Amino acid sequence: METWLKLKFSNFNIRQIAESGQCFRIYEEDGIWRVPAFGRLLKIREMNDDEYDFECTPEEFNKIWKKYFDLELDYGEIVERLNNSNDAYLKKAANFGKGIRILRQDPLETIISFIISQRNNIPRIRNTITKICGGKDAPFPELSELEKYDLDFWRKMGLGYRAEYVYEIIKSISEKLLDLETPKDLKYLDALTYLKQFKGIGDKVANCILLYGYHFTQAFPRDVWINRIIDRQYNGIFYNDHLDDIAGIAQQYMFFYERYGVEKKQQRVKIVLTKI
DNA sequence: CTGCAGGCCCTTA
DNA sequence: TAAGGGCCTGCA
Repeated sequence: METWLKLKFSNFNIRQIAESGQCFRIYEEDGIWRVPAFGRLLKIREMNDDEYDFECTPEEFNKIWKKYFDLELDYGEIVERLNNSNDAYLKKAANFGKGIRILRQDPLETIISFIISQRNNIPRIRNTITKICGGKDAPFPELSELEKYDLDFWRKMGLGYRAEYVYEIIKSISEKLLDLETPKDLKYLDALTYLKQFKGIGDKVANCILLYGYHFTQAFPRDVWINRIIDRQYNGIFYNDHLDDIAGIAQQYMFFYERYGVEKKQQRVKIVLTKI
């Protein structure tokens, strides 16, 4: 009873989206992409350029996935805007990652996931989150589940020192001390301040939460990758103010280009040498 | 065995 | 406001 909905997009590349570091659960198996989100498991088959089959009904697509993949926003225009800027690096990055979209993820899942991500590596983050969900395709637990877990549970999930952060923040959410709806009503900077009140959410994690969980596209998370780009390409100084509401999207292009673009060569050499 | 990975907190000055 | 040490854990 598989129903594949044939779709054609512009500026949509599921691999780029999956590898752009904004989510930890999308994966590919036997040529099929699996997207566990909002309690469902979407399967996606890549056909030709920009052509994809989604295993869902048109109703489900319109109701859930159109929004999740941010398909209402014209990313072609954003790439174009960056192409018209004076920033040579950003131009290259945007053209390289032009299939990326900023997912509109569930705030709760985003908060927990990005607390876990701090001082951590991607394979381990993915494994940890899979373990918390109880399987690669299993939905991320609801708050009603999460609040049952004690500190020891989070330690056993392998969170290390992040266990207390997660445990305390879930408690704060349960007690409505941290209201998941509040950031939606605030301006970007106020939402940032709001989230940073909570132990375990610093500047980088708060920006990730705002960008991926609340779609504040002006949020510009600075992680080690972005800082490395700023050091090498911008002499250590990069203001994102002029990018305004596309700063977060630009950041995504930069991150993806740094990880998978041509600049990667130097690092590859290093890895090879280490192995010899 | 050390070093380190998509930071944060806390303490100092 | 900035700088520096410590931190869980798994893996090279």
